Amino acid sequence: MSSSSAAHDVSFLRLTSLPMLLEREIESMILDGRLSIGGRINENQLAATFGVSRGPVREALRSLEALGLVELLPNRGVFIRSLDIAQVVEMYGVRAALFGYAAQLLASRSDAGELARLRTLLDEMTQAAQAHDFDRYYPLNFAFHDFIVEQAGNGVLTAQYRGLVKQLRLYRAGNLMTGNTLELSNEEHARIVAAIEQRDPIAAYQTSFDHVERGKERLLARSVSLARAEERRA
Amino acid sequence: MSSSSAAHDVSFLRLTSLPMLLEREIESMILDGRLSIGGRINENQLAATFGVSRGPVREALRSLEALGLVELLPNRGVFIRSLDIAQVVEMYGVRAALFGYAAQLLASRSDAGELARLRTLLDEMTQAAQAHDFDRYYPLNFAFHDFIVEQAGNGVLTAQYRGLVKQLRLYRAGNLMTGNTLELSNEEHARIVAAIEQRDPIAAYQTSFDHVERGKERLLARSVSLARAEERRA
DNA sequence: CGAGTGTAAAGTGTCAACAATTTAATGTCG
DNA sequence: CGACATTAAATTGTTGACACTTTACACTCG
Repeated sequence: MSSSSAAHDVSFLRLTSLPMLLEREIESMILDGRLSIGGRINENQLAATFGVSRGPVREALRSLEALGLVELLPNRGVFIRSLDIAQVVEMYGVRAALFGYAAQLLASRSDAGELARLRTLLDEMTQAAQAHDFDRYYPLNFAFHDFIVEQAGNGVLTAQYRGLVKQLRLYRAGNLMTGNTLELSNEEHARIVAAIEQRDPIAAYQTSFDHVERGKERLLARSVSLARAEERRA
Repeated sequence: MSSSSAAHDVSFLRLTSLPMLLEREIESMILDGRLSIGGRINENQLAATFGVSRGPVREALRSLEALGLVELLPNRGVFIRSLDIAQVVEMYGVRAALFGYAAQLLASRSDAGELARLRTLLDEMTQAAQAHDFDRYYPLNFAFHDFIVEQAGNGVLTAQYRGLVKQLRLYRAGNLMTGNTLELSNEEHARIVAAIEQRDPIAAYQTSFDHVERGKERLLARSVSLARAEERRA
């Protein structure tokens, strides 16, 4: 035990509760697609599934509303939030600002270990990109961004960023990268890492901000072509 | 009227609910100081005050937790969140990034009317600052920042920024500006307005980011001297 | 007198029932 | 046959009661 000063450590009091548990579970049901986007949630049914009453379920849903994952319409019910492209674009903008800030912070505080880890992630992504192995690239890409945010050392920033990324998962359609997009995207990663290694906060901000903004552009382009296809079909 | 396609407009269905109402009311009780920071909220008592049962109150409190205004400890109760200086510093950092982004956006999209409004606000602040009239300066200062964020035209950004500002009100101690701080702060405002007028997004970002960061520094300095005074007294 | 133990009160957690509203279904009339 | 009113079913909104946990208090013993 870590001794004296923490005289009455009560951290093992119950740390979770039924509504918190339900919140997590319903969240993963949404993000996994077990509850379909835009669809309605039936409180009775959901409560029955978990073998609890509606009270705790309703509390969990209130939390999820504030997190931006569901929408509550009075007397109408709870709906899994669905994002239109305009909202997604706005989110990408804010995400760009937050991610840029993270890189900026990291550029002025990263130690050798963190830099090495960044390099490793980048190298692995380069390999995956050259092999056009999207399934390998995707989790590395996620880890890369999350690592930068996490190591920036600002808990509020981390929470906001992750909340935004979580909400963005409500937009199915665009998360795919096609063909040489992998390599393009990874070149941007290289520029970010270089800026952080050189301890250049301004360059780190700029390259990181631009990286997310370009992601937004790629998404938009894809969205437009999808909409065109939609029209043609009609 | 925009006619046909909006055939069954149901927007006049009930737009609010008891929990939402309670959420707003409890929120203002917190921000007004009618519920003291760090203190505990008694569900029974609160429900009795509003003449409702505990269910809706609990739902409202769940929302407020997600908004970062209260903390829920299982089996212990709900506490008005109290921020330590470290958290406030982190929040200021994120706020700087968001505000900087807002100014950056506004610099590339503002019209003549918005620029005129900014000028007006700046002039009024300058007058108030010269007169050392803090009571007049404060709301103008708030309006200035909020105007820039609002007119940036990104709803997600606006929501995030306002949420952060709301949370920062939980930190009582530092919101005061003393003496010539008013004039210093307003010179920074002038630089922001200039950058936006010149449609220079990069300068707008930089001046705005720095402005909030300087606010953070001023707050920190004040906090340190307060802590010193505290020590001396002990 | 102080530390520790046991008990009562207060408060939170959960539930099931009831009220109010919305939605779906049915039937009626032009 | 289609639009409209009416009724029934399903679903959300709210409540009061009860179970469980924590906290406060009195008591005992060293």
